[in-house]
Amino acid sequence: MPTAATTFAEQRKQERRERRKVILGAAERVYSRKPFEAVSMRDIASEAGIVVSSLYRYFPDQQSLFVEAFVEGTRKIIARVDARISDGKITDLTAFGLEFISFLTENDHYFRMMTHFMLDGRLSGEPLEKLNRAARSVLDLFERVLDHCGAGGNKRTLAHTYFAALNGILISFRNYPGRDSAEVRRHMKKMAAVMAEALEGYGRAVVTVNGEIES
Amino acid sequence: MPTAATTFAEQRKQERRERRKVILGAAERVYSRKPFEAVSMRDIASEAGIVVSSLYRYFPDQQSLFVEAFVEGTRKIIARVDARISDGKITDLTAFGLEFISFLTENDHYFRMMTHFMLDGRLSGEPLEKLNRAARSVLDLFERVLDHCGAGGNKRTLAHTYFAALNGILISFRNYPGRDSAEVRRHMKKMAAVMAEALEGYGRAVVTVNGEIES
DNA sequence: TGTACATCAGTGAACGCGCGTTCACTGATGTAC
DNA sequence: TGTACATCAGTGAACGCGCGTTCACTGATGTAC
Repeated sequence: MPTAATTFAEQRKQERRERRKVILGAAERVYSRKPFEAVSMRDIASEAGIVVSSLYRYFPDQQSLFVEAFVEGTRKIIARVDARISDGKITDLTAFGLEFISFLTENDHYFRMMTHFMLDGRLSGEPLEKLNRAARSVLDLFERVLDHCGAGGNKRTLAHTYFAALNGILISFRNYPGRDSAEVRRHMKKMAAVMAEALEGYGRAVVTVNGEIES
Repeated sequence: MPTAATTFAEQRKQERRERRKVILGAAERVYSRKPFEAVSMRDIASEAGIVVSSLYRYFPDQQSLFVEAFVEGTRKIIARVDARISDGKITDLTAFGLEFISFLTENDHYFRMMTHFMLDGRLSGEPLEKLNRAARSVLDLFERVLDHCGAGGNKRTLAHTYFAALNGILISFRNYPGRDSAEVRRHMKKMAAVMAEALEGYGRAVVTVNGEIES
């Protein structure tokens, strides 16, 4: 009897988790259609096929829902890059940069959410913690990639710099006036490649100099 | 008599322009206090010491006021960098990058406005034109600096890449969790320096290679 | 097998709020004759 | 010098709107005895 009860209760919890995922999926679809600040709880509810008050059965407030939808995105990009590394398709910084740019132009809403959180600074409490953990895991990904690609120099600094540079490319040129999206992507990838080569060259130079001095 | 009339009318117009500037100054102060999306017309009016409906005597709508406040910022940074160049205080990419980072961390609201416009894409009509002109003038500044610093390679691409990289540094690390603002600035400047040296190295390498092949 | 009770997903209406913008107005200043 | 008129900065109240969130509810499902 207690076993059966546990199973039933477990199933209920499982179903609840599934429904949360349905909501997060709906949220994601809405975010990919309109600017972050323009997305309302009513939009998400109606995309999920429920009424707005029902959302509050699953998320305490808007902020928590937003953050969770975004964290989902960081999980996806990390999984995707790790898969490409396992496949042997990412062996240098350039390939990695192109993958990063591709993911975030295909999933533009994640990028918009990320920049929103980077800019805003009004988050607090547990959602903020969650967000910081996600941010750290992305930076860890960059360090892992630098290791994998055998970059030299101060890896943490290089990881941060490359991360910043790629974000900068995305934000600075995504709405480049008078160019269609294919041109924009080509331009971005060009810059990402320049960035990667410049940093690889820099890493080697630093290693050489340090090598002579230190060992 | 017509001369006198013209003078009076001129004076009126002049005074009107002054009042517009007062409003823009007030707007700027409000922007520097709270996030872009949180700034309302009522906030700006009350900072300027007038009632909200009066704003509409000077600006047709919120968007136009926002854009004009931002364009003012681009003028300032261009003037500042040009002055430093004339002073001989900017002779390499690193010095320029540090100046750029300094200006935009000291005037954080301009940076937040810029990224907002880069992300949003809901602007249209004349305000959008105005904004694009301002963006172009900033990119022109970067090209001018690259020329001045004698960078090699494809100047337009390098200018875009450095611009993107500096923006990326600002947006990625401005809210770095668990660090105070002095540490954040040091970290940003470190990355800007890495970026600048990497790109200078890259520019030289490209020039050398091209030099051997082409001339 | 039947009955009383607990849980909980989902509903629909309502809350208070702040927003951008409009409009008819007042009053001061300058113009025309 | 005096009077009628035009201009225009600034006012204050109101407009309609959409927002996040709350709350009392219905109805289905499972539990206890």
